[in-house]
Amino acid sequence: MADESARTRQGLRTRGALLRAGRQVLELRGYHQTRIADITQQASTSVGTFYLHFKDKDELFRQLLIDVEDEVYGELSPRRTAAADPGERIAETNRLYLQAFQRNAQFWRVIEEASLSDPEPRRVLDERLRLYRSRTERAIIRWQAAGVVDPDLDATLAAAMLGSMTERCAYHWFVFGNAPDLEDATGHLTTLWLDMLGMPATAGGTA
Amino acid sequence: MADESARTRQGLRTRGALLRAGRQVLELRGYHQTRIADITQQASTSVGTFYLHFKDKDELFRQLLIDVEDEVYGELSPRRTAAADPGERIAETNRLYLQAFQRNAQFWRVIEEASLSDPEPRRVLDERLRLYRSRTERAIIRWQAAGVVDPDLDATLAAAMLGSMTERCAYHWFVFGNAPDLEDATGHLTTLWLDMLGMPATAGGTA
Amino acid sequence: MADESARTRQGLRTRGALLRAGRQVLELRGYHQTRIADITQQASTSVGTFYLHFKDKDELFRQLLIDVEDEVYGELSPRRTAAADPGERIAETNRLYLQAFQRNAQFWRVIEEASLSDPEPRRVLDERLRLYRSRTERAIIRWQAAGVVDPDLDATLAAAMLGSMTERCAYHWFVFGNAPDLEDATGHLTTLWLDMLGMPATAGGTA
Amino acid sequence: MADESARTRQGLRTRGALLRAGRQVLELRGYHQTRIADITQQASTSVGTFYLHFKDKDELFRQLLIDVEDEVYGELSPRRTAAADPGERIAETNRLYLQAFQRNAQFWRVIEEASLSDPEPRRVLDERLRLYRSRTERAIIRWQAAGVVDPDLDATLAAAMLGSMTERCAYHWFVFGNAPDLEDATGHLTTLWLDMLGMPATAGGTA
DNA sequence: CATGAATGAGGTTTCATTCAT
DNA sequence: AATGAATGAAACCTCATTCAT
Repeated sequence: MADESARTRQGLRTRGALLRAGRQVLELRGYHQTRIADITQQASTSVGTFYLHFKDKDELFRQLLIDVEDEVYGELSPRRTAAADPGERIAETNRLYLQAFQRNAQFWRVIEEASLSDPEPRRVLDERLRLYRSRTERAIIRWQAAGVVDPDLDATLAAAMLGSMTERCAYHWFVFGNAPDLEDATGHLTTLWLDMLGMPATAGGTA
Repeated sequence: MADESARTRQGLRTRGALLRAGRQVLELRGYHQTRIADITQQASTSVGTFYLHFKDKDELFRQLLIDVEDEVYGELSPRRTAAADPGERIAETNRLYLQAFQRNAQFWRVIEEASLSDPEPRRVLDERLRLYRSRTERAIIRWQAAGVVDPDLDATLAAAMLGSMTERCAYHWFVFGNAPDLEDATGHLTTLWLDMLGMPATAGGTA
Repeated sequence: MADESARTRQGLRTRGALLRAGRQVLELRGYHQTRIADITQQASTSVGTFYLHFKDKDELFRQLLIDVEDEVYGELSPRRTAAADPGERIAETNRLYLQAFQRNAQFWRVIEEASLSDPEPRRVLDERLRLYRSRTERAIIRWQAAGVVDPDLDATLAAAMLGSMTERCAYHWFVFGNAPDLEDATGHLTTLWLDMLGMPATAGGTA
Repeated sequence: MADESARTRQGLRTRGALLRAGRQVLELRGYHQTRIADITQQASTSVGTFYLHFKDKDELFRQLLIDVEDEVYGELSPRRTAAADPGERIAETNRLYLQAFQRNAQFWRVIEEASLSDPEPRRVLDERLRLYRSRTERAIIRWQAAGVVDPDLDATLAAAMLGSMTERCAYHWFVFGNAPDLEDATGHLTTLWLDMLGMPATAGGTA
């Protein structure tokens, strides 16, 4: 079943309800602790209905994965707007990243759990990591060309390190609580970026 | 039940076999996918025997947690040997950390998984993190006093960042493969530490 | 419900499609393995439509049963045409029987299956068997009166045996494969009939 | 599971109980109508226990198949005892066959049903048929050599026909009721065999 | 202490049937 | 008439835990 079901308006609505309910319950109970019945109960449908739309829990999860992926990528991409000043650029990027992360924090947790026994979510995480790092790397190179950053710095390595740091901080802050205010968090992170890149903290760096 | 069972020689041997088997299977299949029967089969005992020694899977897991904890702390502590030169100290510390991490990498993965639904392993991870960071912090302060590191650097923040970075790199390298050679890894990390701390790379920094 | 539904042109067409699809699927998957959805999918309609025309799978099956019954009876009945020579009569009858059987072989299989849990199809099979046997019996008696067959032969018994033999051979040949050419099959069977009835094989016995 | 389970006395007893219960229930309700729970209830065990001994219904069924196979083959085989007179031999063989068939009649029914969707039981039936026929064929050839049977008779064909006939009669008599007394049945069959083989009915032919 | 058969609650999945559109 | 989404009862199967040997 579940081939490419839901051809009706009503069908799509139910499918949507299941996805939303699925995300809620998964975030609440974790991947393995979530039962199909939990999801359908949350979505106010019957168990059978679930199988009308998804082959199993995994299929629903992967759909959620795709959706979140799209959202986060979409979020980070269109940022031509930003200021010319590197410090402001960095602060802006970090703020966007932290915002997107915060919005999906509980779900990252589920992804991490699922990726321990399934290579697919792992792939999604890696993909995202790589994209983010290469973007950082290109920015560093640009700044080196512009003379704002020490040309001797290994851009690839620095990007990897900054990425790890940012990611881990976000994970600790938002997944396991103890999150500072979003602006404070952005401020901390940005300071560190600037330090590592050997840039003086400009006025715009922190909010 | 099994609180402090296994007082005979044979009893202890069986208990040990179960712990060893438990770790192997947990690393192989993950926390939730591991069945009691998997463990006893690997240990070449019967299911019933398991319950003579542990109340349930969780109790065995916590025992493993304690063992690993002890090992890692023990590993990182006795470092009176180390050289006076900060660069060498940092390189040495990173090497020890990576070694300990590498030896337990697959099990960290299990701990991460379990900590998603159980606060206990979370606590262990946090404890370890805190210890490690405070040690780093104190070292930085020492170096600032010695004039080797810029006194304006926020030692607490820097320690947190260096810790996040180190931890995340180790996680990526050793849990999900793509690990470089241990010496290379140590070299990379150390370079970054030195950069961030504003210290010139000494001869001893990289192997 | 669907007692005598489908009075419109379109309704009848759909009903026909369902019957045809039902037979195909039943022959392919067997009685118990066939789901309503299989039938409607094959008929290119929706599940709901099925219930407009039939109360359940059983009702559709019985309708098919009646149709096949009619066809087979109709086939075997109008045989006034046949030759006077008993050998030729027997060969002709066997040929017609095998033809009718072959055309419906896969469906017999379904009937056999269904009759294991439902007395109705059983009745149909028995009815048909009885008809066929009594016809054979009357023929034998006629031939005994005509002096072509040994009068000491128990006509009832012989008819039963010839019937069993013929039926079982047809079943093996056509239901489970290994079918010889229709003419060969007719030849074999006829030879045996003639042997058992103590009649010399005439020229017309086999095609 | 179910690998080669039941290593204990008790385990074997339970397994036996399940097999016996399985046969009873299968004969009563047919293959597809039988639920695992029906079997365990009849065996007075819990559902879980079933899976300790068999992977699924099919595995239990196949084991029953093997057992019945062995019994029937074993039954028909050791028949050196028999009389020299062909008529008596035939009567004796038919009696043994009918007895074995009668004892397993209800289960044949199940086999027939299962073989409609599974090639394995089909194979068993075919195997048995082939064995039985080749034995008949060899006997006919022996009798032809001894001058008791017309040498012009096609032994292979005759064996097939006699087999079909015997099998179908047994099926009708014992599976669908209407069975005559065992001795009468043997008598009928034997008469027909003797007729077909052109042998005069000896005194010992019918009881 | 060790064993492994037995248990049954708890989860998954299927599918005949209904019903609003 | 036709549609196909929704329903939930009923079957399947697993596995932590107990217990007689």
